[in-house]
Amino acid sequence: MSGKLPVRDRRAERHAATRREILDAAWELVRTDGLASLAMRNLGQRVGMRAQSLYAYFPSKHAIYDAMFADSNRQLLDRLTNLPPSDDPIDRLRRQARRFLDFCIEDPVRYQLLFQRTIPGFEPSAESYAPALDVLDHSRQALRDCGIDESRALDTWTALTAGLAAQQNSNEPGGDRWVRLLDEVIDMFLVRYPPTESRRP
Amino acid sequence: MSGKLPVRDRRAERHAATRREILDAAWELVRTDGLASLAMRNLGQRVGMRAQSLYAYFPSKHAIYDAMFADSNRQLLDRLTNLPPSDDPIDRLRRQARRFLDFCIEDPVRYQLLFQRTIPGFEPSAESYAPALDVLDHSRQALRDCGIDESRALDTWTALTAGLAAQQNSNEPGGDRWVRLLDEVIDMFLVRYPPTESRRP
DNA sequence: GTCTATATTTGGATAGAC
DNA sequence: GTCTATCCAAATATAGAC
Repeated sequence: MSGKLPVRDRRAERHAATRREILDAAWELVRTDGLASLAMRNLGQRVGMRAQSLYAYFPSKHAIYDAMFADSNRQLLDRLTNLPPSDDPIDRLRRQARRFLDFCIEDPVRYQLLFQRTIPGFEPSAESYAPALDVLDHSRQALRDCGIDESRALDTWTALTAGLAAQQNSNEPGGDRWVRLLDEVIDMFLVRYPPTESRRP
Repeated sequence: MSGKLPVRDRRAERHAATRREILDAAWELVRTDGLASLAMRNLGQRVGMRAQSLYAYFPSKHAIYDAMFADSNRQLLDRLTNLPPSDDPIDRLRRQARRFLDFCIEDPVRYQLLFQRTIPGFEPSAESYAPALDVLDHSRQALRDCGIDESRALDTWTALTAGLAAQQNSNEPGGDRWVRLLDEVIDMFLVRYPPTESRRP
């Protein structure tokens, strides 16, 4: 029988910490070189290892992309979950959209990884993708809280926010020419899909 | 003095034809392998040449991307220019948007090349990019013909169409879940930016 | 867990013969 | 204009010593 006394597994902790360190370094690299240019060599160099040693932490480069994808999704979900509470569902809807948009434009590379499937062989694993569905549910719920239930409304809603993010990132990264249209666009949306009084507080 | 008699330069024609052939093959390749996976070797194979021989037609791989980029822009511009005439400017606006959207979704790889700057070292040359500005002018003019002049209106307009295209391509390529929202979205837009009677026929 | 060594593949590009 | 022959560089990944 193997002794199971130690509560903390220092070994595992160390391993996890190094994994984290590698991922952070990967983020730095892709932000300067571009998402597709991530190379094991450079990554190893950045954390003070040989490229080969990285395989003790990730079985492949795609696994690194996958972990980064999961990172991003978790961050976004956190951002949407920790909204300051508000009694006004429309206010919540607006804030949520604002947060989403800020998230999209504050790191174009992360945006590319999450929303533009552009890396040759990479597809996120089911586990890494799961939070994305929660994110969508957040929007669905926020709309529902405003009494907006149509499925067309949800699709339109995502298209509006996605469109502002896409235009901002591809035409004026770092700027706010499209971002600042958000409130106006939401007004437009709310005229077409008028909220009802069916709030649920 | 060099004789200049022959009106047609058969040599140049042949060269241009082969260039065209190479570009067509490149399109086929990227549609199956992905935009970033275009390789000179495969491309040569596809047209029955060694990779090295391609350099007689294009000075680099980026030059091929650039020509493909120019291709796409010209196609789009053609599509928008050859709209059936209509006396109703709003009708024209709608048709134009429809064409644009169809163009975006009928070939996701072309969409990626044109609108998502995603290939590591590639930036289109000024010449290849020029038609893109004409495309934007088309939208500007179509809106103006409806009496819609605000610059915010133009930015919102491009965000709406871009958003529908982005969602359609990334969430349901080949489908029409977002595309079919177009008319409704345009209605929404026209409520916020009401056309005036200042048509110019 | 990290290293050296190496396998393997791939890919862009040039030189020079024909 | 196309080929052969190469070069060079970069990249992913594995094996096995320490």
